[in-house]
Amino acid sequence: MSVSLRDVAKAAKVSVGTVSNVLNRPEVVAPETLARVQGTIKDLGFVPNGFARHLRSGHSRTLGLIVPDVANPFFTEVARGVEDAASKRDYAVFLCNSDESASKEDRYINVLIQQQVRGVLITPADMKSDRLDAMRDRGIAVALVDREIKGRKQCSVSVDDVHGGQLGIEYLTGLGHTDIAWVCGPDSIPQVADRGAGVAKAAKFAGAKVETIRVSLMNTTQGEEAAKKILALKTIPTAIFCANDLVALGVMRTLRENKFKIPEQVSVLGYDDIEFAASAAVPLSSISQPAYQMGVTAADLLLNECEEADTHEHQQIRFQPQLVERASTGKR
Amino acid sequence: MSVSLRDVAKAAKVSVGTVSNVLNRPEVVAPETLARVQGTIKDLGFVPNGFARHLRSGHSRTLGLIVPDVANPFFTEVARGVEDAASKRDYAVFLCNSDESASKEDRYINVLIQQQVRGVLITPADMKSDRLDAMRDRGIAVALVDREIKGRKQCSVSVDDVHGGQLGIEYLTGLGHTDIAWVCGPDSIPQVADRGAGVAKAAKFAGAKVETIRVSLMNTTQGEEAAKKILALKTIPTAIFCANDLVALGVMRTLRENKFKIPEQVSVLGYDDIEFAASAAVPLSSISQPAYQMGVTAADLLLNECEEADTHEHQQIRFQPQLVERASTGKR
DNA sequence: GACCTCGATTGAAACGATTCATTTGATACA
DNA sequence: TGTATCAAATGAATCGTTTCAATCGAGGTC
Repeated sequence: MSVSLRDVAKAAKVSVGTVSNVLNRPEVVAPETLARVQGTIKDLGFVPNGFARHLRSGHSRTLGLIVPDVANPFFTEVARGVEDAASKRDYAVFLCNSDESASKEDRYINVLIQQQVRGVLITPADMKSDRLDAMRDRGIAVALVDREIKGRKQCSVSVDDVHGGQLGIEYLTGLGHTDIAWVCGPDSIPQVADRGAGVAKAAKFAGAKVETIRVSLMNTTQGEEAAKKILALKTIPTAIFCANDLVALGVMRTLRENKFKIPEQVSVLGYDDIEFAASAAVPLSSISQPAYQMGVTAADLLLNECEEADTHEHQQIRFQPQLVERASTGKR
Repeated sequence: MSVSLRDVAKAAKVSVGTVSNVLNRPEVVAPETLARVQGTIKDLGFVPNGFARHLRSGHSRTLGLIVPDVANPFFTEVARGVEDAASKRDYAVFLCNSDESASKEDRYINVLIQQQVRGVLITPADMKSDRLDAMRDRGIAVALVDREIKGRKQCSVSVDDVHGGQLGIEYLTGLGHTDIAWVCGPDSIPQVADRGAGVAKAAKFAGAKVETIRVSLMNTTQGEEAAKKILALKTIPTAIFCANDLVALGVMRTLRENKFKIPEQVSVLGYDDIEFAASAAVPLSSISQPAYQMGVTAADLLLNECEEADTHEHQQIRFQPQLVERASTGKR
């Protein structure tokens, strides 16, 4: 059915070894042979079978990228960075969506092992690292994105989430808010936990009261749910800090439906600074993270590990979040 | 390094054939042998090598999904649908981003062929179908998403883009607008061309004047560029119809920066009805497409073709777009 | 006791590439 | 003419599975 390397060899009247060389080490084959074989390859529409190819050599030119939510623009931005960096080195990227579920993550890790990807970039759903060890044991390079795990067993690119949480609260208390809602997902998500820790720390320092509202998933729909919970509170806080922008957009939508004025009555602060934050009904103030840059950096670290394994040293790169002030926040 | 099936066979004191049967046809092996082998598999942490596995059998349990822009929420929504449907049947999905470039698309098609995916879902960057034929020739099932190509050589799930374009113009002319800008990407993108055809048709019928503003990419940044071009026009149209929501959001942003009142001075209509359209500064009226449903349907069609190839018949499923009226459009 | 049957197991061939030790053939040099 | 050198090409072995024809052995039947 499919054209094989043997067919090409026969058609071009050379050996299989030569065809293989044309593909992988063109410099060792004579110019005219090279041209002739390349010609037949094109004529026959031959595409090497990746399975067979990497069965022998042991690894492919593909990377896996496992993110918790492809629908979140923050992660698609990271993905673009990863892809651009990988493309440059002629690697292809397998994008997988774990939906923040450890079991889906497991499934994808298994698929990626089976597909013999060269390396995996992952934003792990939890702090358990045995799954990562399993991959490393099989010679698959692993690097963490938007996450850091103690122990320096791998490269990682992260943002100081504790600091981001602090930054948000310091900004809000600086505006005079002392009654603040912190809307976040489950603490099993490390980013959430860290940002929460920063929030708690800064709030304690500033003497502000923080009410934690927890939602199951960090998307706009759940943001709307969170807003309803807030509206049911005895005293409605004067500022709402959301663990990501999607949640914040949902919160704002419900607030506006209930005729709340933003920021006059309630300030809303997001996290991630996704592109849509700027064009929201009330342009959303947010804590910005260099998503694209993180993707590029992570891919570069990973590929360095893949291709120069002997000289490679693991690095933990940590970016600092930044406050972006827009219209959704104001003085108390 | 990695545990192989042979190692398992040795450890469990059975033949490689038996271990393979344990994995693939457990019903033919005796219960106690089964248990013993499964035990050693677990003990040794054996994960079958997908390359070798599918080298013989000829196909894997993976699908490819090639979209023109992962950063566009419309496509991530489609992707979610595809993934959910695929997961249910225990397939994994390789998401690839062609960036609307035919050459990047080519590269990914090649990678997917190499990885021997079972099937590919694609929103092709242009109308050339030879690349698709190349995949089919290799026994890879192909289905089209958000696109239909005459000839019924494959399944497709699409939306009636011509009708969508008409719908938009009919709505705007119905509101009294006779001077309209149509902001779109290059006509090489089939969706754009079709929507444009619908626009032209309906405009002719209604006797409205349509000015076409073309941008290179359909994202928010290019939307801002488009708005600048519109502002430079001798007479500024009273309504702007954008070929997708990202562009529309960009247009609105620039318009608002220039103190234009939407919809009082200019009506803006988008296309896709992405989630963020509803929470925009001025909630965006748009032409809605059932993105998630399209993803699910496309994946189901493709998997049906993969698994019941003999009884499979190609289907062209076409959804109808719907107008969603929000605040960004109003009477002339 | 010879002959069948049938479920369980075996082991070698096949899949399609890469790798590498070996062979070929042309050129240079003494 | 004989030999050393070297680039180019060869083809068998190999990777880790699946597949399938062949084998084994326990029961049942006559």
